Amino acid sequence: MTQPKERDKSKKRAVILDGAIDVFIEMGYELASMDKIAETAGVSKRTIYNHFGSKDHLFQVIVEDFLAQRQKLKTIKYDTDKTLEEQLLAFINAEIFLIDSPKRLGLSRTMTITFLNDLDYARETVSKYPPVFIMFLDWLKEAEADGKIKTDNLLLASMLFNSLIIGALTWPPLFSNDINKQAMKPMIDEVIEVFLARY
Amino acid sequence: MTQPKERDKSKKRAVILDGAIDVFIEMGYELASMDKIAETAGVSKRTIYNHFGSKDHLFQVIVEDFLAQRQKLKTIKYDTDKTLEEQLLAFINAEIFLIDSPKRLGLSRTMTITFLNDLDYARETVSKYPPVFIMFLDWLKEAEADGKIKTDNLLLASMLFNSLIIGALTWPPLFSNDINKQAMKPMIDEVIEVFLARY
DNA sequence: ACTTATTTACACTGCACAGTGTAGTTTTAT
DNA sequence: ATAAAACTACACTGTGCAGTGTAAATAAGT
Repeated sequence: MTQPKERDKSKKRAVILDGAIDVFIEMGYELASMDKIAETAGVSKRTIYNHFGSKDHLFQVIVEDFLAQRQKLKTIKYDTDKTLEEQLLAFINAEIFLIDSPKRLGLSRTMTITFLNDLDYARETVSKYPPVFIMFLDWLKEAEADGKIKTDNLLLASMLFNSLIIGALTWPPLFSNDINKQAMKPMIDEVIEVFLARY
Repeated sequence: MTQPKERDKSKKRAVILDGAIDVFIEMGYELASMDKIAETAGVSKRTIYNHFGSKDHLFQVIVEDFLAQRQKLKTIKYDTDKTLEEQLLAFINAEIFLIDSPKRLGLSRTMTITFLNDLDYARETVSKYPPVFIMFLDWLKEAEADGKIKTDNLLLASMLFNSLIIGALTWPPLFSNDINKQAMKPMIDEVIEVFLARY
């Protein structure tokens, strides 16, 4: 009557996720077959289903793990001791995290595709995390209170900064599939300068 | 021995394209079945194949028609008689054309998805049209020669303006699926102001 | 060593869909 | 009116894939 019941499944789970990520990146969600994922992960297909139930759910877990990682980076408090440039760069880096390795870049692309394919799913998923521009908005308020920045409309300024990052830094690599961080430097600096020139 | 040979197929062709566009928008490329397209267009599936050969090619035709339309709007020459604001707005409007009706917005989204799914196809297709920022670059050169604008790096400034448009104006509606042009006005003005504040 | 949770191999179901072949019907230029 | 081009209806092929059932093999906790 002894109960060894609970065993550690986390190892297999991690192996499955690793393989799945590779396949999803390489083929996209639709074309990634569960057989292919099983083969890549070196695991039987049945085991994947035992762990994750469905292809949808497997992907969902990957996406949420990914978004949660980023979330940590985005918690930046206004700091009077640091230059504005430094702090703006920190926000930029939190977004660049999404694309600064081939794996993350690929995952971002695959994720973007599924989001565009199902806007309700996208909204639902993204809504689990604070909107991108909200954390920056808080920062901006304090910077303005500190007299370092001047805006007519905080919200607009906040959205605009975020747009600059997406348009200039996040978006292009999704298409070029290239992440030469060195080459991005001038554009990063320019984004900061543009923002400070206006506000 | 008279030859009536050539008949006018353009009417059916247009009907097919109309139906196909609706279905591609509603379901996305992958989920849009040829049977569904045939039903929506009110045409037999066989006729679609007789006209377009394959689903791929049908979609390709739609995409290229769409991009060609935009191309016309983007041909803007620098004009000393017009304000900078006016002319920048013209460039912005050429991009907003892609998203300022539910149909075009939906098509832009579907197109973006297929581009992200197949980067080589994307590059090939887009390369048939002059890159977005090139036309603006020409404009910028003349504006600078005219002493109205001052940049350190023309190319960077040109890319940045384009990034602003994409990040602030084109990109968000793809996800919100909303095109309230009224609500976009403040952001449009802000984009212009930001650009002029820097350069 | 023993027990049982976990994994595997594999065959199988059911479905959706791209594309084809064909015989007959409709349309249109002359 | 007529002949051929264009179209339709429809059955059919082949394929790829999500997900399941099961019996045997493997692994881990005690």
